[in-house]
Amino acid sequence: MKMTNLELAELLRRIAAAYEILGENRFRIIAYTRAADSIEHLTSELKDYWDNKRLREIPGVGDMLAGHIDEMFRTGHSKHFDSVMAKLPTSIYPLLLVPGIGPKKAYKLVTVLKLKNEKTVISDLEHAAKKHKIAPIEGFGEKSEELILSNIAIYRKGQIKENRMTLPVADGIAADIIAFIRRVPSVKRVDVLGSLRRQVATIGDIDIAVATANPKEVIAHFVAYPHQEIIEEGPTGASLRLHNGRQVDLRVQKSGRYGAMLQYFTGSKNHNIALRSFALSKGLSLSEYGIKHVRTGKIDTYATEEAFYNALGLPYIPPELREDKGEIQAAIRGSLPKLVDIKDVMGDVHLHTDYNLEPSHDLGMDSFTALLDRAAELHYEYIGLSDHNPSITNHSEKQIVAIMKRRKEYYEQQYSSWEKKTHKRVKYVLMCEVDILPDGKLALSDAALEYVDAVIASVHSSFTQERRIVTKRIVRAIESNPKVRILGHPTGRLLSKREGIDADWGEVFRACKTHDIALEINSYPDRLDLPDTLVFDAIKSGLRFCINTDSHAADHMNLMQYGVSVARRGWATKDDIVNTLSYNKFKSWLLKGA
DNA sequence: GCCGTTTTCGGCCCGACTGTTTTCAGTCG
Repeated sequence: MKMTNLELAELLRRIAAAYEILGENRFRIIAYTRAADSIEHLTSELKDYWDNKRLREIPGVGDMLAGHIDEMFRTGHSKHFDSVMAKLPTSIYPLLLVPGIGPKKAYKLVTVLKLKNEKTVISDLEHAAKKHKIAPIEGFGEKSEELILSNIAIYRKGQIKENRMTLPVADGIAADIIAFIRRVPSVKRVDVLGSLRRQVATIGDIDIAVATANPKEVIAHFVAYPHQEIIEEGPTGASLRLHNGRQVDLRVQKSGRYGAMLQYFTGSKNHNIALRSFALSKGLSLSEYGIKHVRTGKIDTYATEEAFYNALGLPYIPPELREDKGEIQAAIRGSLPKLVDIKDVMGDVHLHTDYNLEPSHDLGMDSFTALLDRAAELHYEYIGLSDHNPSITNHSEKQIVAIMKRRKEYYEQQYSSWEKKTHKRVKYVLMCEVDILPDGKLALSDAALEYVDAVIASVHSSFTQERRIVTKRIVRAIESNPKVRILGHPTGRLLSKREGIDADWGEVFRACKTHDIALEINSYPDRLDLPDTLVFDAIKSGLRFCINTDSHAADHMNLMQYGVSVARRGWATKDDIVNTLSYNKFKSWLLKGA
């Protein structure tokens, strides 16, 4: 039976909700919810786990759930799931998507108001609220009735689009506000919190923490920042909606308690849950205020996060790792990875210049020498020229070979005059970003590839191919010429615009490992590709990465930090990244196939 | 129903907010 991860996660959430209504053991409910989260965030298809009899390896899936899921795949049903679902009307489930309505309220509303139609239940509820049929229900009242109406409106808005920001957009907004906040003399520290601090690929709201002895003054100043609406203003913080529609939350704390607050609001939620669970085993209870000794009730406070983690007997855990992917266990064992840092990066080898080789895709905007100058500013040892291949539809094979030959000569000449003129020391490698055609062939012949040192092979078309086909396609491209050294933006995703390809990543990774191919971590903020979760998986497969900016202008070269963040979120160390190598070592790795 | 610094049994995160309630239940992050 075909069943996606999302579908099964949704089913498990429904079972959890049903259990809640039925008064099941609350830990069983938590277990189902946990399993749902875990399955939703898997980077491989559940079916692959099932095929390989590895369901039990999924965190949160034990013998019991693995049995039910197995039954689903074999027969299309699970007797157990069906029997639970049969006990309750299906019209409760859509209501759970409305903010403020959980399982208990949904059940009460559905039964008392006799809302039976799953398809229309939200409109039916809205109708009932307007007719004041909700206020009289036990446990509800006037306010609940109004709240339901406004929350249905919010739900409908949310349905239209989930509008998240890329990292530089969020960084820009945060930087401006932070500069504004710093004007208050009593401000001791300012940090971003939440997903922005953890450098998640897309950001919803912006959260900011301030340490100060004078919270009142800081909050009063903050709400004077240009805004559309003050959503909330209280003694410990405030929330604004900006003119661009973005929400910004401020949290204020005294310096002595700042560490616990920073830790708490950086999250992730799952990291905090796991951390509190660990703390409890030591008789300690964690909160945003500090660490409480359960036996005595005494609360210790912490000025820094380091001190907070150390008090639990753990080393500092970098924010990028706080996703409950085993970082606490690693911290306990003392085996946290020493994450790669932007300063480790020695070169950027996916750059497009304005040299017109009549390419298949867009040219860069700046010259080779402009990129060399920028590389020198960034203290790189080397760059890689990776223009798109010449268009294959507009040229003959002979023309393409001639173009590639001319290109090589052009860059050689440009480089030598730049070097003489500036005496700067940046080296370059001559590469090419070559399309992986729908059948897995490269868009450049072996003859044309004589004129490059190495190839970044990338998918730029046919993104919706079936998994088996697209997997074979990539493997074929990797094996087609030994000059292929890097797999460019492997999934092809564009954040909030296009899903990536649906490949069997395990198989792609095996092929990359066999041929010592590096996976690109593309730093361009709309891509961030390979995604961090796949970086994490690929490292386990023993792969290495090349962090590139895919710059089409010199300014884009400054986006390297975002690719480094992806690498860090995937637990990458310096040794996992090929472009942390010195020029000589990098080049000898790159030229292995030449 | 899951899972393990030691635990294969006995635990399982914490606090805020809201609205309905006279001490709490439900929901959320």
